[in-house]
Amino acid sequence: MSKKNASIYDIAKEAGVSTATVSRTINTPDKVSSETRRKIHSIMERLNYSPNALAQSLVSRSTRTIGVFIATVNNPYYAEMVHVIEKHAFHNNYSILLGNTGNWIEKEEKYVEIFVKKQVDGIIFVGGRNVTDPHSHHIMKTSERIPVVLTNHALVGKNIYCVLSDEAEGACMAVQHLIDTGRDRIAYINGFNFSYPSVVKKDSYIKTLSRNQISVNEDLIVNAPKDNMEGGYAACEALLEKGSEFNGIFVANDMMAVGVMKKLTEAGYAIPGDVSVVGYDDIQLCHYLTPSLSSVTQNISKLGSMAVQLVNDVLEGKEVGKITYLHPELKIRESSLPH
Amino acid sequence: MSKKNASIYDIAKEAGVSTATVSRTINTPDKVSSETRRKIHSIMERLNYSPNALAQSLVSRSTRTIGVFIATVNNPYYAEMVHVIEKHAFHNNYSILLGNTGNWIEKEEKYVEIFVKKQVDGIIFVGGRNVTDPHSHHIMKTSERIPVVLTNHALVGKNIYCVLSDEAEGACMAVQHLIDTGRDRIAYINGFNFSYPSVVKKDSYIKTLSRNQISVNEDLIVNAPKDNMEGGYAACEALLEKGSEFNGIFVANDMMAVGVMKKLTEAGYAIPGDVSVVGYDDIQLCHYLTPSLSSVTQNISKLGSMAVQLVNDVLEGKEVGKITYLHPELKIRESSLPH
DNA sequence: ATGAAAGCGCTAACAG
DNA sequence: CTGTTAGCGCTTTCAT
Repeated sequence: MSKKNASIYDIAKEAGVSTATVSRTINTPDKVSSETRRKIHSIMERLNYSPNALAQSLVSRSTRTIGVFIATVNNPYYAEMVHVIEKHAFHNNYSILLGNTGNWIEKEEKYVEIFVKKQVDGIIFVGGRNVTDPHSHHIMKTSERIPVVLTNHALVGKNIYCVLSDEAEGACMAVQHLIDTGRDRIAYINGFNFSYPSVVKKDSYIKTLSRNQISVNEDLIVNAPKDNMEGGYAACEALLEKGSEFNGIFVANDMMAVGVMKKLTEAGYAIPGDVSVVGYDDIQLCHYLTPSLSSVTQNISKLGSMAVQLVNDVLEGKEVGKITYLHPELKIRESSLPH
Repeated sequence: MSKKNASIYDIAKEAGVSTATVSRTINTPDKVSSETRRKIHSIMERLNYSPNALAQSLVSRSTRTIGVFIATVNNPYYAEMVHVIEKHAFHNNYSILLGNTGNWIEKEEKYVEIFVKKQVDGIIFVGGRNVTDPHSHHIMKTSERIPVVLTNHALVGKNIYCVLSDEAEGACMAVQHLIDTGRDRIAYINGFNFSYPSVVKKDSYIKTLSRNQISVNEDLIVNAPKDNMEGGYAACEALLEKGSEFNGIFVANDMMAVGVMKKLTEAGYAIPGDVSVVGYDDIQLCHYLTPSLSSVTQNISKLGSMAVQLVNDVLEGKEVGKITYLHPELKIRESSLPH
């Protein structure tokens, strides 16, 4: 469009030195006499010089950028993850290429290919994945080239690292809490039926009921059509239609829980008077809802920082654990107060 | 770490052709005999070849990546913008480098520099900016090299393009609606005092009151300390402490409105019985709150797609308008029903 | 249809 | 401290 940007060559010519010297004043300033250094700097300034990272990366074999994939930024939980990851990435001098997959595997595959072509130094997949696609071929293939980190999903592979919140433990805490506060007919509203965290939570929900000698009623388990407020609303509607009595609900994530509470309120149920509700993720909103929503928190901050740290450490050749579990915590609020 | 990735040179050697031919089968397949093409393809497959986009970009002078800056992904409004932008970018074969600035100008400046070094094809700044920094030196400087698009902020410059929702109109609609439904003491909870959208809304709020012969009470205008739920809560608290009576509140964004409603509820006010509330942005959550929150919607989808379209069009040399205004719309829900 | 060679912007031996 | 040179992986004339 306009005139070409100044290159290292232009600077060199203008300064009457070689390109090597210019390169040195950028990368190893002390190997250049302060005089020429000053001169070169002033010329750079004047020519509005900016090093071309493409060329640098081409030789250094490192782009200092990490590819990050999430299902959808619209979910505050994911948004917070992106936020934390971005923060730590920046702090460690990485940029992030963001890919929103919408849980659409074909898009993800294409995206991974693009990011690999663009030579990202590593890739982070945020959030649980579909368990029916256990081998995730494109992930395995990618991990042959660069480190891959998964968040809240367990996958084993040569260059694959996982950091996850123990959702079995979290679900157990939630359900046990409902039981301990006098609820004996507890429904479970599941997220996407085949996602790893959903499977784990459902399993834990069932086990916890059993451990407390409460029989599992299949009518009280419903899969939400979508992983958001709308889905929670619809799921709760379905639950009500089935007609089985319940006095507690454990919801696989907070956004769905918002929909659930909306539906319950519309249907005339008092929370927690008639039914007690516990969500999952502990997004900020929980605190501001009326009634405020009890939830299980996953230490997103740690999760995100570890994810970045992992790719960084691997790139630096450090030894790191393949899989790390973090302990969740239950936050009790108004929605699950004993009646 | 592991063995070097296959390059075009390896493929060429293996196939007994020149690198030029390999390059051609990638970019202009029809200029290569179908026989060699097939052979080369199979070798690529076998060697798990992936073109190095750095090298490609170095010669093509285009990276097909756009830098996107936002204040914080945590705000659902911004998250949705990112979502839309990402979607359109992907569709147009761009990737996005995401920078979360937290309204921290020094970070933004550093980030812009990094993205420019990384040769992004264009930059999109999402959301209103600080009006006290009117010339935004780094933006002007950047726009000398690549197209810059601003969303919800007006800035004039050679290679700068803006697309914004008419927030003056939106604020006017909100306030007029409150007046029309019988509210005559209307408070305004402002966002960050110096951000462009806040200034515009406040101005419009005042004008609309005047136009309706309602005097402006400075006690009813409060600047939130933060641009989120917490800030809205605190602002509402401050408002109540001032002691001036009010029966309607216009809040500069929905997240703050959530905090406002929480505080009002805690303080024993009925919504909309005692006080009517209208927010701004129309995030999805509005519908699911109890009571549901009236809000002004900005057609985020259009805003985001236009932003991407603008950088794309400019890069392709098309003529585009420097500034485009979109009309907002008022969504009336329970929180502002007439009493 | 294919190859040779120059060049994109920068770095890194090696030599002085 | 500085210059020369080769090379990172790919594209693109210009020949053939």
